[in-house]
Amino acid sequence: MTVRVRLDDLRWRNRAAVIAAIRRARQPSRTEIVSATGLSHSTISAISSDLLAEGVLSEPKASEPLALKRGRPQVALCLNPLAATIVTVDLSLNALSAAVFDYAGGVLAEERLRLATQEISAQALVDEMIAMVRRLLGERSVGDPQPLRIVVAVQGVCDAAARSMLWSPITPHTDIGIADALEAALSIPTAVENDCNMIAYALRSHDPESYHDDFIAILLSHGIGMGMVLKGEIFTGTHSSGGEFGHMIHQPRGALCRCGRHGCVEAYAGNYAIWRNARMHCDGQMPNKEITDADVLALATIARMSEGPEREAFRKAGEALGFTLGSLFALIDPAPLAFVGVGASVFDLMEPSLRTALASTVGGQHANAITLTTETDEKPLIREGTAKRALDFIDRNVIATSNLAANTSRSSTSS
Amino acid sequence: MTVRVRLDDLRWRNRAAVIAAIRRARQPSRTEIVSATGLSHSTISAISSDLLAEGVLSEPKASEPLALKRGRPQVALCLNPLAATIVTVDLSLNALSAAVFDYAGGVLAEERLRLATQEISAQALVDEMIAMVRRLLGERSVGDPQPLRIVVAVQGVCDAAARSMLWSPITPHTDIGIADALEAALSIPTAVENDCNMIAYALRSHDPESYHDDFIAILLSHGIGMGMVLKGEIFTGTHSSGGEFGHMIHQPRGALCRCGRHGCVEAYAGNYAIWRNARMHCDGQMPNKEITDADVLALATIARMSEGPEREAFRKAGEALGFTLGSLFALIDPAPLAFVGVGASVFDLMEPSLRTALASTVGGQHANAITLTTETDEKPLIREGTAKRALDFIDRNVIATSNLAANTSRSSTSS
DNA sequence: CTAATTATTTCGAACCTCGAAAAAACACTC
DNA sequence: GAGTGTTTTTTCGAGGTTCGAAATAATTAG
Repeated sequence: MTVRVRLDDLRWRNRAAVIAAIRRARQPSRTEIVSATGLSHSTISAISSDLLAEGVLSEPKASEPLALKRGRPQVALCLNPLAATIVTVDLSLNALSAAVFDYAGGVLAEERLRLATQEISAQALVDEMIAMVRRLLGERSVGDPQPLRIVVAVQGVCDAAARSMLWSPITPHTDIGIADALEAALSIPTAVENDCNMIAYALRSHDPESYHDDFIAILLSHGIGMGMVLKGEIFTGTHSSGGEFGHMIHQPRGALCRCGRHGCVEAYAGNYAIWRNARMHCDGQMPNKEITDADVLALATIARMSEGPEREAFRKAGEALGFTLGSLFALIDPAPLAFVGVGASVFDLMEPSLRTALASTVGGQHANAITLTTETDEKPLIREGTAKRALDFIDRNVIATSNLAANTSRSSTSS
Repeated sequence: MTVRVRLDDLRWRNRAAVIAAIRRARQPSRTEIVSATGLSHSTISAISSDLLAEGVLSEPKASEPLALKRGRPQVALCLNPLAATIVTVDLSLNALSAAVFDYAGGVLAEERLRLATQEISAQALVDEMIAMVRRLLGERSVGDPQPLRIVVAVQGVCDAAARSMLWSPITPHTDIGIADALEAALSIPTAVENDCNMIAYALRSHDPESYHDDFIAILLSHGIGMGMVLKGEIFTGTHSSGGEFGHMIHQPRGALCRCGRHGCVEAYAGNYAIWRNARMHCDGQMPNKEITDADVLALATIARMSEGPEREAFRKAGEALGFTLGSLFALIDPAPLAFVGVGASVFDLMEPSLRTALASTVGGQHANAITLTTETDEKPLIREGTAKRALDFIDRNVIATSNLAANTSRSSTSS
């Protein structure tokens, strides 16, 4: 339904548009903002002087490699790093990390920790996060701006409201109310997001040329995750963070998956599945040891040398991915793909069978035209995407909406 | 990106909100519109008096079964049927129909025709549509309002811009520029849409209780189509009308599909696939006769009587649907389902295996909670959904935006 | 030093929505 | 039947927003 618009909404939307334009262009002049937003000079002038007065923007002093043109030089604006801070947390299998970012997106502090996520209680998991954030914030000096938001990226499924981790392979516990716990302990608004969605977020701001309105990031690791951007928006399910590509069915009643069900793609293309196909004789049970990235790389080395069960295992993984991508593309049409994680570094072994399988589906009928890139290290992407997510949120919901009443009054003495 | 808002946008958005509220509530008073839209009394008063003056709205005369309350009685507003007309066209296998609707959604004229869509040329197909619309419009008297839009619902895949039918099982020809052809011949803005998306549109306006923001309509007929509403919006692909559920892969390298590929759901659950499984011994080739709805109903009668290949064929169809829905739900989370078409009348034969298969997937883990309804006749749904689509479009893009300058000027003599 | 050029701000006009108050249209009561 | 109470709808002025045009500011070119 078309939704009504109040006069107040108008200003904050345009403030948000200005902030978004500056965040994208980094150091635009007012004139550049005019053409980026489509607003008039007068409006940009009014809004930017408001934002400067509020301390949201600042004028970078140095840097004048501007082309020496005639006329009044453009004066650049930038986000004031001191306007706010945000905190990112990344929770994955046996690893916890967190970082503090300033408003301009610079890293102020960070910490990493190994953690036996499989063994400890849900409470301990949450406590570790809280403690890490406390340590990071404690380091900072007193005058520093208060963090306006925490975003926790987790390897798992979250609810649609971004408050709980509903299910994750990294812990036996379910429905952990991470956001509530962190908010209670730290008094900072918190959201919980799926890590692959954050990867997609990062890819877009990293490389807007390749990844704009429609693309897919697939994390090939122990399990298989997906972050998808459709029509410019992160795709989420109706009740959860959604996009559980790894548990689409490749083969009905097929191989045993980590989730306890049968035939999921992950049961063919996850780390453990590749190892299982290369080393075990049946795919009806799980390997009795944890398969690491190193194990997969070792298999890949062997597979690259000669034909054998290792090469066949990667071939099967590629095939499973190809058929399942075919199903996905039947729904959403083909889109650029980025493969991220350890699977990206062994992607050469999977690509031929993936492309063959994909090309045999309706969804893959233009498979050759699909851009396909790889990115081996997911951690920095998750961190950057999470920070971008938090910053975009406060841009819209905190910064753009605050101080709306603090405008300069004009005296109109009409004759 | 946050998009800028001009002052002009504000008015037309609120006009659109008012029109949408009236279209939903049918005969609301101004006060009811106030609470439906959240706008103030003053604004509703201003907008509705504009719309009345423009002839978009009118006051229904009769009907005063209003509860006799104290106070000034509410005066109802309604859409003026004479404000505009729209045309719907429905193109499906061997059948073409069209109808003219008034602005309030009433049917003014309609026509149906049997047509050998498989045999005739693309040009002939388009010409038949144009001729039918011409006949329908010719019948109407001279003073009647000019049609503002044609929406063509086709059984096939369209491009994202809703101008061409890219591919369809009803004709061997591809990429037929239906919208361009109709616009050239009739001078009426035209859009081409997938028929299942129109079914979804109709379900929502028919039964908003069951179908609101997230639901799926699946057409079980010769082929299998899907219309999906996610977060209140019809879901479309990135380049096409998308949602080709029927060509998701159920079984890699499986049964031959009408599309020439192997293992699509449709190759297990389409009319021809059910017949093939019941009557032929291999699923690697197509039946050499056209399988009609009547054939399927006949098979169902046999299947209901005793165990045998017929019952097994329906069981297989249900299973294919169940596993594939599991994959779909892994992506988008479970949502209410409506099965439409002939398959809905034989759904009892598929439901048990469908539910079993679905329950064995991650996506179907809450399968029992899923609402599941059937609707045997798709034709009226397509027609109504198409009309609603056309009306919603002109509400927003024609009616709400026109006459924005024609406001009453107020004289302000400030002392 | 002046003119040309480009960027930014200022100012008034035109609109839009809102809240409060007024006007309108009815039912109820005496 | 007139007055009163109640609810709906319109009117009116205030406040806020964007826009275009004009004014102002800050440079380079000559």
